[in-house]
Amino acid sequence: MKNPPVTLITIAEKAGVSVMTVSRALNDEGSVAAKTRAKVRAIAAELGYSPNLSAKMMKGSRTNVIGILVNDLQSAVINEIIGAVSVAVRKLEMDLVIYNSIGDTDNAPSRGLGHMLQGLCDGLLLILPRISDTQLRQLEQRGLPVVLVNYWRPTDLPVVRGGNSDAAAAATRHLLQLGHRRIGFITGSAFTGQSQERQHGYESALRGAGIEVDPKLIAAGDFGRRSGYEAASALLTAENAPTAIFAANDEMAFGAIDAVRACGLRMPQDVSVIGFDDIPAAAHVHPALTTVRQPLAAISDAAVRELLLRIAGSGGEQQRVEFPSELVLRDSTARAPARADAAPAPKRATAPRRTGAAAVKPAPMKAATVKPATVKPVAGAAASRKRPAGKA
Amino acid sequence: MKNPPVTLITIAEKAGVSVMTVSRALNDEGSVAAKTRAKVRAIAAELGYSPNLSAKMMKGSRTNVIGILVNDLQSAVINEIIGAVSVAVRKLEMDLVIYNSIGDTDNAPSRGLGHMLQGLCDGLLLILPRISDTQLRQLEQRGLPVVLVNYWRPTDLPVVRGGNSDAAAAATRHLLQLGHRRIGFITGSAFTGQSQERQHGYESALRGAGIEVDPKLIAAGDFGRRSGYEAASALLTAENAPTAIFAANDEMAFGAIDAVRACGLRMPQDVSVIGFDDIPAAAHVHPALTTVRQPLAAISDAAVRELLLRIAGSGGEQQRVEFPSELVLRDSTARAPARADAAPAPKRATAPRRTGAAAVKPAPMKAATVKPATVKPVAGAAASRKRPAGKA
DNA sequence: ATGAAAGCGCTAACAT
DNA sequence: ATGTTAGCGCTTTCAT
Repeated sequence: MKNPPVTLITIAEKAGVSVMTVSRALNDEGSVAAKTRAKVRAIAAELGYSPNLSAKMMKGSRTNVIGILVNDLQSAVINEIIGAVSVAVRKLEMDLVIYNSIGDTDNAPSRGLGHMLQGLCDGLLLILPRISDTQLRQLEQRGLPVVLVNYWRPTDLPVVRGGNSDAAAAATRHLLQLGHRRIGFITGSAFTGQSQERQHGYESALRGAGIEVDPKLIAAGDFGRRSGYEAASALLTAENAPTAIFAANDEMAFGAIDAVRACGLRMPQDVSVIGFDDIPAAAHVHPALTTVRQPLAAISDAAVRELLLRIAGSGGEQQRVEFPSELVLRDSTARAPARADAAPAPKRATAPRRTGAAAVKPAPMKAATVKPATVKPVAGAAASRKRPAGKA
Repeated sequence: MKNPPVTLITIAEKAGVSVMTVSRALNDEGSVAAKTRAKVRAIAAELGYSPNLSAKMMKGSRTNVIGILVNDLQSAVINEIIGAVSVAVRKLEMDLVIYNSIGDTDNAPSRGLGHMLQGLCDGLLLILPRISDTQLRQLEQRGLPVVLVNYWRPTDLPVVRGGNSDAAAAATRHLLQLGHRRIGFITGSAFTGQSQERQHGYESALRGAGIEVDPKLIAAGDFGRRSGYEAASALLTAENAPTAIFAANDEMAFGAIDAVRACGLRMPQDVSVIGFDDIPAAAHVHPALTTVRQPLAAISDAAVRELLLRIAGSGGEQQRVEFPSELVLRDSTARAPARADAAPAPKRATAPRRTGAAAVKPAPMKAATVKPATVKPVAGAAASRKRPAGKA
């Protein structure tokens, strides 16, 4: 069962040449007689040889492996980015290794980050890193080429990212144009700085429209669906509830939608909801989610390109690459109800519904795997709504 | 910027001891004076030392890294499994490296699989491997410990998996009990053998009920949402269309639901849909998807445990570990319409709808990112349906 | 309790 | 075109 591993030596002996010749033959380097090369390759194939990556790396030669470091493989955006990076890396005939460091913190210096750093790959892509400043500083000191993706906090490391603030402002303006005046915002966690940027866009759009930012309309979430549900529930059941909710990401927007329904409100007639990221589910949900899309493919391509530059040693001059995001209009946003803070007249001939402020108190969302035991009926919603989807 | 990497030597010099002492101090092995150990560790921490994994591996010592090989990081089930494995691995204080080998085929012997094999990790978990028999055989010959997860085709490698056939039969019987007689099945791709197993359960349940298997009711998909849409569209627009559709996984079930709606049919009143896997989205969709759940945590724990056994050298006797899956009843299945193959009378007072066979021909599903440009209204669906969710 | 030597599989640099 | 030497960072083995 456990054959002795096939090494260059094995092949060299069998082929009657030196190890070096085998190495050259297999790597297409130096000059090797065509015949020798063929022979060596044949034997290698026959023996099922595969090079020992570790040994390669020890020699400091390139391994053609790019590492990705993530903290959360369950996150839809992160997976989208990984997918896009996959494609970009594959184009370059390189390999991709993903390193999942959920929950890693400073107290584990020899684990987590450290491992990949020196050992495994030519360079490292940090996707939405929930990384401590200490760790970030360690990275900066090390030689391993690193590029951060969608990171917004201050750092000297190279960063490639999609637009946040401007697009969030555009999303907010979209709601304003629909007549919404009380617009709630659900923040995400603070690690990457993206939530702050998005919130900044939200606030500046409001100010631009002469509307004061009401702290009561800003609820804290953590980018998870459940937190979106809870934050939205709080917003919707408070006095003077918002008629629109802007969640800092799509997953929280989904949670917010759940909350809207749990409150007995209709989406989008009573409450508009808008997300951020445009994960695939956003288009598939009913009604489809209006959200902000980042050009993930472009971001990923650029990130890989930047990383390669650094691996090649040409310390790319450009330390910040940014791609604008765009608003994607779908069906979760609609005109604000006639009077935001009173029970509005139903705009279409549908069953009468409670709406606006002081909605039905929703039950706390069930844990982890939510099986909606008793689905709150959402009858007659979205009766005949149509809108051409597309860019803003 | 590019500091010389911190090695044992660096630390040894600074501490005024030999490299070996440093190694021992850092690894808690052999005997080292408490004072020396403390000193060495302090210096290591100060310098931000992290061990060079490659060098460790070259010495054949364990690295405490477990590798995962997947072919598709976009797949929701795979991500669920990865998540569960993450947890299991973390419990053991080990690290996890994910290797994405999308599209790897036999023609790339030195790439893909080969890389991880000898170099990077102590053992390898193959999740839903879309792997060729050749590659599988290569693995068997190599020494690297390997465990397959959710693989159903013949192999001598150890396998840990969740039940398919029995649970699929249970799902089918559920539909039969609801009065469905014409039940469509959408297959997945054949790589892992799971689709075949599920289909087998479907067929045996039908036969058990004295119903002949109609090949026209079996449509080919590839586990992707889009293929589910297309397969379901074909089924629903054919003569003598099914009143229920069982998709070999949840993502195809979602596609099937899209198709049901695109046909102007109601779900579940006109057509019941049932999936397999119970990915998180299944519970969040409206109406929530009836599906089959595999005990992913148990599977992952067992897989990691088996792998560790093999890494430790004690070639676990048990080559097959299997966990039963269970039916999860939600809201996408309902009693069959009164007469399956005629236009049924609407069961509730809703807008008149075409239903049953010869439904509206749906448009082909839009590519990749589906933005439903013109959402087919699905008014009044699921008017006041309630059912306690839970296990069968 | 500590150190010195050897070597893991590979490749860059220098022979031949 | 091919071979030889040396050494990457670490640990195992055998001293001390």
